[in-house]
Amino acid sequence: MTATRREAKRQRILDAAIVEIARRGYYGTTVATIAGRAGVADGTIYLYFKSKEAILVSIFERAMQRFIDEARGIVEDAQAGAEEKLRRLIELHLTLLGADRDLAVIFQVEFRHTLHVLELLSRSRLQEYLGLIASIVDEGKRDGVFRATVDASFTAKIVFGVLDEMATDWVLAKKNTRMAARVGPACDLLLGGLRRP
Amino acid sequence: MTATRREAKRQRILDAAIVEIARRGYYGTTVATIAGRAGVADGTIYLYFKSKEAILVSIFERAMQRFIDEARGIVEDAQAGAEEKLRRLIELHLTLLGADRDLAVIFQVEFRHTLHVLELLSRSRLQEYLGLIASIVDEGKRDGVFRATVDASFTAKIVFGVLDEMATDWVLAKKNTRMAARVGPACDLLLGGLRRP
Amino acid sequence: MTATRREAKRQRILDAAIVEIARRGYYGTTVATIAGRAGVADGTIYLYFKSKEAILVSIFERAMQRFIDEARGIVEDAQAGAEEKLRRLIELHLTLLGADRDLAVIFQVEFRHTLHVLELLSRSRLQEYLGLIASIVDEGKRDGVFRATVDASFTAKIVFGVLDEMATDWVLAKKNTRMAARVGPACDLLLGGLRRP
Amino acid sequence: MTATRREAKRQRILDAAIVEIARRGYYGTTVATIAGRAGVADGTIYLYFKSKEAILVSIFERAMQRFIDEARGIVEDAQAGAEEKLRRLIELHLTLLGADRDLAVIFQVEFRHTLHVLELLSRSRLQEYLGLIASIVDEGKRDGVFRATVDASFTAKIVFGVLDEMATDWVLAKKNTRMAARVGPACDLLLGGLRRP
DNA sequence: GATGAATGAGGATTCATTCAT
DNA sequence: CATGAATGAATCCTCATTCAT
Repeated sequence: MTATRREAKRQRILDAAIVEIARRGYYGTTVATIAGRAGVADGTIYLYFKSKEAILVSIFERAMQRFIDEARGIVEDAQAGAEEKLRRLIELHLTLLGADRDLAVIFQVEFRHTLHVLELLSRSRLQEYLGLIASIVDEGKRDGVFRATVDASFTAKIVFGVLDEMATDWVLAKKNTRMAARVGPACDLLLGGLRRP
Repeated sequence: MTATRREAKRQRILDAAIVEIARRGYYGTTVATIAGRAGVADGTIYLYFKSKEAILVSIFERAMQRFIDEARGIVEDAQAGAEEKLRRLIELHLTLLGADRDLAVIFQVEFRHTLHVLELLSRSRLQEYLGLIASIVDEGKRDGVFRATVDASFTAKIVFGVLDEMATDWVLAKKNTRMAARVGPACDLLLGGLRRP
Repeated sequence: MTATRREAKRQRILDAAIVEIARRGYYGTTVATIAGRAGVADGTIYLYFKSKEAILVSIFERAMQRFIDEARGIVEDAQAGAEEKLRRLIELHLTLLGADRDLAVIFQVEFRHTLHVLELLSRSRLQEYLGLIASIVDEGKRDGVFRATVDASFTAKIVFGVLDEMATDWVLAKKNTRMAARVGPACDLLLGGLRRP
Repeated sequence: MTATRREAKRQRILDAAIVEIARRGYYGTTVATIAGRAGVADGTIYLYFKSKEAILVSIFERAMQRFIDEARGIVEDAQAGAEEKLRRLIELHLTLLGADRDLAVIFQVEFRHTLHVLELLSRSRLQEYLGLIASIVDEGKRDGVFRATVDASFTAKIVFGVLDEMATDWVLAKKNTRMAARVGPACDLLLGGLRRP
């Protein structure tokens, strides 16, 4: 079996897992259910993942990689200023999550399951993401766009907190709103608090 | 058994559950463990709660009631202005959570477990809490303290999001920081975004 | 539940396990099968034994205790001489095993399963049993009944080996012979090799 | 593929199986592990053996053939007397087993696993081996070297039992003793019991 | 012949819940 | 009211075996 085909099947399992876990919760989802949706036998799952938990981790890793790659592109854009970058990052965050509700559910709900998961897995990659946000804030301070008194690292968490809550709110909302609609207000509030008076 | 004694035992079970669930997670905690810590027999739990899940709900209800009662006191204070009220509410939120780490863990981590719990239980009482925050924002708009363009309901979610993320961050931090120390920066940022220029 | 009733149920589970394991082998026997024969639910097994392996250990312990208690009675009999004691011990060994074919099967076949089991469990109690045999040989040497050149510990193993092989042979024989019939020949051979010329 | 090369691969699989099964037990050894050590694919195993159990049987057959061939050589030696032959057979038995600890472990421990294996497979070839021992005893009786009262078939089992127990004891001993050292004492005891007074 | 990916049946164990005492 | 022994459904994972390549 070629590496490509193998990878394709791995992705199929991950995709199936996202759907199932989003709908039934991590503990409510059985490995058999994931296998069923992926169209493979139960045992096959274990040829691609060490354990049920490893699937959850892989979902996180794969998605987080996408976030970080895109965010890095924004941060490193020499053309844009700090405010523009932050605005684009907010848009990125909400757009990526808004594009896949199942994935968003897992991010906003299932990854919060256990301190264990949050500490060991989420937070490591998360730090990287937060670091990228912080670097934008730092750039803004340097360029005199943002207030010099704000703490970059702390602010990054605030920004993330707002985005996170908005995403959670969207995920839990029954109404089928578009997450993108929240980009503008979110930017206004956050930039309002950061901008130099 | 008097209603008082009965209620006391109920509270003892809830207290035991908070400790256990905070430390081992909801799914990692067995009913037997809770019973053990509460000093009652396994079966006794079911004389006070319909199911294991009902315990989680009750923990939420009890704590939420305290939040709402206190928040209402702040909102209804005729003396204070909107900015002062918001500042005090932020302080309340972070102080109450910071006073009981186990409870904070459950709020920030365990309640996120399932969409089911979040939808059916958390959000109902949560709406009430968010409504109180929104009423402060409305008051601020009316009094010309806050920008007229902000949406009260949306802003309430933003405020909550920031507080929520700060609490989660505190819960997950290894360092034994005091949550109260975060009140000031949080107020600055949020009020900075709301205040009329 | 009284300690007596609890102990009775424990014994019932052990008895059921002996029958099942003797007939289907340790690995061929499921915990559910044992529970079924014992007339309890699957989960009940685990209120009495830590694991499936613990059942096997308990079977061994219970039986071995009986062997050792009886053997000790023989060894400590002040009336009998060494030859008489050895003869009685041989009879004891073959009679006890011959009385319960299922138990004999487990002793002769199932306990040999794994080095692990043999090393950790069997051999500790077994040493005690072998020690009792050796003490008879020692007594015989002291009294001038047995040859002074034999090594007591080594001889004990030889005696045990012969008894063990006879038991295995009986267990595996299709014909329904009586094990007791083998006592005489076994004694003749073993005592013949030990007796002072 | 020539018959020779095919046979060589078959032997390689058997050798790998002996090592693995001796170290991890029959049930603790997976077919994949055996294949890995033999340097073949999992599926290849099934081109050479019908099943996992068939491998165990083949190990037994191959080793037993060696025992029987050598034993036959001893029995048919016209030069030696019965006592000498028995002495040499004891030496053969202990030496062959002592030369390959892994094989010895399998013989003394793993073959005892199941009545099934013992009954259907072991005992058939074993009868042949026991028959050779018995023929030596018979010869001894005929020549007046051994007591006329001993039963040849029964005695063969006794002899085998002693050798078997010695081998098991050696296998389970932690100390790295040489099995050959046990030949002398074993002969003394067994011949002592057989010899005509 | 050889491969090794895929299969799927099977089983030990846990634990929320019940109910006889 | 309280107990805690008993229940039995539910699930993750293993691994002997097969078969398309």
